[in-house]
Amino acid sequence: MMNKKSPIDITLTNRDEYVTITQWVYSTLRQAVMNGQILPGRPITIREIATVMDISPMPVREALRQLAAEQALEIQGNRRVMVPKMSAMKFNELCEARIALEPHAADRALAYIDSERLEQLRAINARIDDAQAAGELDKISSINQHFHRVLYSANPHQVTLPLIESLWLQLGPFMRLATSNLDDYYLVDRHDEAMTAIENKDSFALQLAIKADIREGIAFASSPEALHQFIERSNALYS
Amino acid sequence: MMNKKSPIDITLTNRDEYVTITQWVYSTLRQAVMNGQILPGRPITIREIATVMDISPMPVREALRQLAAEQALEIQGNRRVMVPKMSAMKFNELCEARIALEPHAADRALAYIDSERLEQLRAINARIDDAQAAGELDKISSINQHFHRVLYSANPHQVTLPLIESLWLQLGPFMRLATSNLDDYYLVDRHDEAMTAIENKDSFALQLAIKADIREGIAFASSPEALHQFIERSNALYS
DNA sequence: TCACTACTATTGTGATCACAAAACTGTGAA
DNA sequence: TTCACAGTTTTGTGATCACAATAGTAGTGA
Repeated sequence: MMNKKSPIDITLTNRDEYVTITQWVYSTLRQAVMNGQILPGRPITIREIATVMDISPMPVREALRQLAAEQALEIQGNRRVMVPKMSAMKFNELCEARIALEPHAADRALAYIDSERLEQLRAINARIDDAQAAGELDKISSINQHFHRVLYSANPHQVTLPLIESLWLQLGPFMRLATSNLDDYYLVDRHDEAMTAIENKDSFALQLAIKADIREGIAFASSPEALHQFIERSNALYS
Repeated sequence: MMNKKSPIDITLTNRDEYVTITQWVYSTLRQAVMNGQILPGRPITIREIATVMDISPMPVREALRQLAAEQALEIQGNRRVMVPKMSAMKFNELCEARIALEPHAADRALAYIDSERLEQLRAINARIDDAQAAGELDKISSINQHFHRVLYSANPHQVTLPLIESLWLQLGPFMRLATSNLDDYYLVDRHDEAMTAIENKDSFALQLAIKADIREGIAFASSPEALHQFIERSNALYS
């Protein structure tokens, strides 16, 4: 368990040329949040990020504000920024929102899926099977997420994907922390069902598959007791 | 019709004490976007806003980035910021997303509605009737929006409201521009049905009422030809 | 008239500085 | 130990400046 003085631990990637520093900070922090590298409740200061990344505070300010607008970070009354803590009810709301939005997004994307994207989805599906065979639990969820993203983004008139990404950003850190030391956790793969539904252009079956995939992905927190235990553990990491 | 040189026309409200300038800029610009005061396609420059509001460019930068993160503004490759233009397909996607999300939000809020909030909703409902009787078309939609907001925000564990607000921000400017010179446009009031559904704690009836309210609120664009005409008119305002 | 090219002005990005508010630290008293 | 309080440090906010990239403009050629 980390205490209050442990320095921030974000993986610094090389900044691509022709990418503004603000965008670089944004993607770096976003990834750190999704991976649960920044513990919920830990204060995130502008100057600390700026020092770690060896830049001026300016781009950090803009990146933090953008992440806060996407609900990935929370600005408190103190004007302190942190990863929001999870509660049982909020977790429930987030999951139900996913179930309300994602089947709809899949439905709206279905008509736009061409053979090329179908092939892309098949490849991602294969990578999930590989990761599952190799037991790389941490990779599965990110590839799984990629599958959903590629599916929804088939629709060129995107309005739902940003909303869904916001939900992922709020669920991601908790899921990562909750399942980090969970040995027997593995994702039941509903993507084969989704693939056949896509091939048959069967909207109803696709929505069912997506819904099942979401529900089973959060099955580790199926009982209220288990959920509370995970939340306790997650929130106790930073105290 | 305004041309490219017409100055920006945003209503400046007095800044409340204990509110940061950034927040002031944010709410001012947000309101200007919702009211259609900033035409889609018109470039919004940081320095222009800063000059108009008599502040430094710094708070403007942060407010613009926040609004862009909420899809209210669009940052192009040129790094130019503008209100995004509407297309027929995008309008369709936005409406369908509303229909997917808002009944769900109403459902999740229903259990939390106490007598106090019920009274509050009744009062808002009465104001809508008043505005309709007085023929104040522009006020109706904003009060209508307030009705929905108060309803959904009964749920204390909010995750859907920010998403819905984002959809409103994208639809708002177009709706305002499209219906601005539309005499025979008036909102069919489905709020009485919603109120009785709430009183009876009838989730299904409430969701139906919300869905009907949304669909009828966009009925002015029911036919593809009418929708195209409104889009043409809206996008032609700034050329 | 039209296309291409310098030249100028404007704009976004990022760094640095100033300042007030908040958080932190250590000391002293109950 | 626990609480309160003054002094110090840290932090967010906002302004100003520097610079490269973009947009806009006038000029030159066909």
